[in-house]
Amino acid sequence: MSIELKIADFALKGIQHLYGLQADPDQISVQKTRKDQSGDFTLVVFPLLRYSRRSPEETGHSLGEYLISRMPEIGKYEVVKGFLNLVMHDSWWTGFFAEIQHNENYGHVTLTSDAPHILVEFSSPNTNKPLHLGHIRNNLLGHSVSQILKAAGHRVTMVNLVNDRGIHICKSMLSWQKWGEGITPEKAHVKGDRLVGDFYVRFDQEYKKQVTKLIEQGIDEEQAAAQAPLLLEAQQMLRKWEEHDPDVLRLWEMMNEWVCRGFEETYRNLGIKFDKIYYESQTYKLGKQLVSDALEKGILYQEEDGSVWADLTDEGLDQKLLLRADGTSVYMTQDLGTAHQRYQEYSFDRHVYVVGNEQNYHFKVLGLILKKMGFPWYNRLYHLSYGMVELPEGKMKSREGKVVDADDLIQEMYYTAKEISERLGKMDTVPEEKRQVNYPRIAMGALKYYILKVDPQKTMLFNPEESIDFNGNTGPFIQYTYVRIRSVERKAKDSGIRLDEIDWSREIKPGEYEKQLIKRIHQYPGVLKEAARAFSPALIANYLYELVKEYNQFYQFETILKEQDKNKRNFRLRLSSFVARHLAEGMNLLGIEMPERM
RNA sequence: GGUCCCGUAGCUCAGCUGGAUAGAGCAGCAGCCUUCUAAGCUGCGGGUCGCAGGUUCGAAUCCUGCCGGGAUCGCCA
Repeated sequence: MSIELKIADFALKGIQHLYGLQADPDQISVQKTRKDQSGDFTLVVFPLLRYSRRSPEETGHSLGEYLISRMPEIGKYEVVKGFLNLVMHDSWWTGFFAEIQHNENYGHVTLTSDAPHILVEFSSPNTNKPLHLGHIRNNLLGHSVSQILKAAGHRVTMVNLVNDRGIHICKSMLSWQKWGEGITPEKAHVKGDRLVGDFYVRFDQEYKKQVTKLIEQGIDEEQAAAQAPLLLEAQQMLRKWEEHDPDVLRLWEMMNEWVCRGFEETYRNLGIKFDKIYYESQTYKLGKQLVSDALEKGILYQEEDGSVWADLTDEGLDQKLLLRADGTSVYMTQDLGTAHQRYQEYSFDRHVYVVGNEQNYHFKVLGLILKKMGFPWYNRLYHLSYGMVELPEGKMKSREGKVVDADDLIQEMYYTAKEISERLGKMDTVPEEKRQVNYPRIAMGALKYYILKVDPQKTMLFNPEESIDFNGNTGPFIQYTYVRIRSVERKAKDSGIRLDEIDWSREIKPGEYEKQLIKRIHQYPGVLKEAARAFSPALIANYLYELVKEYNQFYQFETILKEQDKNKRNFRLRLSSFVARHLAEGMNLLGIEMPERM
């Protein structure tokens, strides 16, 4: 039982004892004491006045006396207005630290055989253009949330659904056929996804020219857009693809291969892996059977033209198309199908979809239709809806080239990290190959932290003019703290200090900064739990930042290795080592690796 | 127009299921390296928490209505 719960429990007993009343547990609020007040935990007494029928001060004192007499952990108490501040004995804090100091994965819940199984789908790119900053946010979120869920004791399967078919890829294919002159990524020395993306852009340009021409000829805009020869050709190509035309299939396979190899490189740079990759070309027909079954049962209805619809008016929504008149499926049909398939496959307890908030409506409808179809697991689907990444001039638009390309950004971060490192010169004595390990870690640390520290739900702004910071509330700041501790550890080892020399039986009086650190660390299990519940890496990022700030103060004002009292010195060293390991584990949940020097 | 999300310092963001005098970073100014890595630390200035009501002992937080911004309501994905 956590100490907070224990205090709450005794507070309830105290009310019973003092006032003879059974208090509502919801009225008991135990929280961390504010920084500007002395104390460790605070019991808010205002809600308890209804039981005591005394003044806040009197009630606080009575409860304080009660608690201190029953809980040996508590050293003293103080009543300020309606707040009962409890101060724990120093030995309680050091005892807590002594207990956890050797935990390999402090705060992380070990996996049990009956742990809930969570499927996390993320990334899900289209194979017609390279990844951009928006995809980076998606990938980082998906990966980080998966790690957080694992740390919180869940079984996690990370899946990707690559959208490798459809009109968009046909546009790139057609464009390459017309203007590519047989170029390949190898010949062009360009990443495959970039090359295909360029042809996609080319298609759009040529298509727009045709549309403009048609409009000039007096055709109205809508018709022109629908009748431009290029579009008709692309549609023709899609039909051929669906009819398994060998030439089209060959071209399709080749270009998809280019793109996927390009993606793999980007994923590698981002440190992202999947347990399973699905391809839409293999899943796009799923769901039709579900729809026809539901139609037979009268859950869905059919229009005269043969199209099939779900009526969601009883849920306050509209009608939703599930099968076109020609019997082909739409996105929703596929998603119904894949959800069903995955449930058959995994019997997941939860299925998280990391998808932008522009698809809120889609996922709402997806759940409702599954509910309508009678699948009891419909409420196990969860749409982790994240906000868009915007540029100063607004939303990114890939067709207009107003995007921040993922590979470019990664490159740029690398050069910045390298440049700063070289300027500071602290790695001058480090061999080249080790530096080449550290630069990307710092670069990616900056980028990943920058994105993950903001609440997923919120739209975030990225200004390419102001490059991502390496100072302040940043990834490198946290890495730097880690690196400093590692350096102290090396020095300790060099001077023969052994870490097992702490005598815990002797009273260790933690200083202000040490105690603050232990208090912060004590909060971690709760932070992790909340991060897993809310699917929010930002909570982990903020926690780590607070911890690091406090560690740096400690580092600044206290000396570790030069401390004369050996017990104290070793305690500080142990605390530092623990913080370093804890930081590395915490950053790992954000997908960030630690450099050993920087 | 309907539905959903957002609005906190010049800028970028924290602020958990309501709790004490709303916090960081960046930018600006002023200090700190003969001492464990200065990518650090300390201090200063900067706020009608979009506006107005309501609930409450107590509201940035919950409710309602406005204002501003975004998303969505396609036989696109």
